[in-house]
Amino acid sequence: MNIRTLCLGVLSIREASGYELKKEIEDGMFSHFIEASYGSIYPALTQMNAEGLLTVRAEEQSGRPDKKVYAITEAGRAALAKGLAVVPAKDKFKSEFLFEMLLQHLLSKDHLDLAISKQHADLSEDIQKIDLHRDEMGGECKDPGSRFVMGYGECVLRAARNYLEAQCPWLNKQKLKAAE
Amino acid sequence: MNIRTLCLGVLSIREASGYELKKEIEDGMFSHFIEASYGSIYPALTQMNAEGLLTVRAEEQSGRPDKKVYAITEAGRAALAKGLAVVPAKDKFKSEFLFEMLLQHLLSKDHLDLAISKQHADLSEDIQKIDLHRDEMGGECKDPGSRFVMGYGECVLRAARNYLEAQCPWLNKQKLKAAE
DNA sequence: ATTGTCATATATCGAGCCGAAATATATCGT
DNA sequence: ACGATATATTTCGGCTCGATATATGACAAT
Repeated sequence: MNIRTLCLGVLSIREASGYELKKEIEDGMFSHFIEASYGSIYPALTQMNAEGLLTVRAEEQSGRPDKKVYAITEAGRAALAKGLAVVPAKDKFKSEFLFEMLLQHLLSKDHLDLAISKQHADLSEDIQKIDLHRDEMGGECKDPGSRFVMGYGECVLRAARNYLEAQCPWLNKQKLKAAE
Repeated sequence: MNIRTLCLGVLSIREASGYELKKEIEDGMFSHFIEASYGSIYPALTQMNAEGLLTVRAEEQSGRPDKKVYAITEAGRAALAKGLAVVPAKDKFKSEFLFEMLLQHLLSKDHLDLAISKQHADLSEDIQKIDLHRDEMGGECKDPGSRFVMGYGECVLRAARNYLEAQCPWLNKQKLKAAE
């Protein structure tokens, strides 16, 4: 699964500019399990437009540079279907935090505690983001895809945070302090 | 955190050839949170050897190509400490499975079921790998780093698998079938 | 007033890394 | 005898990241 398929996937939901696409991937529903940079998004859009998988519509805006809004074509939907037809690759999980934890005997206690509380904050932030997404969609989210992904994400993140708090009880004291 | 620091981290535990390093990263304790390819490991070793962070010892073996066993030097340990001193980057989680689940309305039921049961198998395999690592180290593993990492991994993987099984009850029937 | 920084918006490029192939050989199963 | 598997290293095209450059309006701070 490459950047092209990712862009097509987002554009199959709604048309968007490269900038909006990046924001959707960074902050939206997709953010929980994928990443992409401008350096790969913009060339992919230009290329797919040339291939007829997308159409462009330049939207003029007062002052700001023209926004190029891309929309998926029928050929684009076909390419997306093809891209989704392959068996998904195995999940990839990259954690510098766990690398440091494994080599913790080489670190100072200060650095270790800092890494742990940062990890805890990162997990909490991601959990909050999912809760926010849920709220935005209102009480009962009708899309089964979104529901499944949010449930999966929250479940995994909470398990990680619970483990951290169980292993490092001082995190809870810090948490109470922050809540004051 | 780059490949260099990763290699130094593994070599700080035991000396190894490029091939053994790859295996350790692929199958060993590190496999749960990091990846690396030959294409990055070998050049990194050559480079770090030239810089004096490592020493090489060519181990002749009957028939097989000479094994180049790398060992970390004092300068290497210093470089590792420097590499570990930076605050760890946020965890990155990349899942084509969740991408497909989010766009499930574009997929056939067959393909969806296949993706789900593959995900379930992948998770089970990773859980088993951790259990195996735990067994290899004997009853109570003395290294706190390994204990923490195995606990974290197992906890997260089990949470994911439980969620999957709760959302897709037919997985349990399949499981029972496989156990017969 | 002016300085800074944030948000919108696109493009480009070097550096890093992956994934695959090429090469070589010994062992084990069929 | 043959293919598969495991050991072991090297190389390289191609993809992606991360940083930087460019342009502008809004808004807050100094």
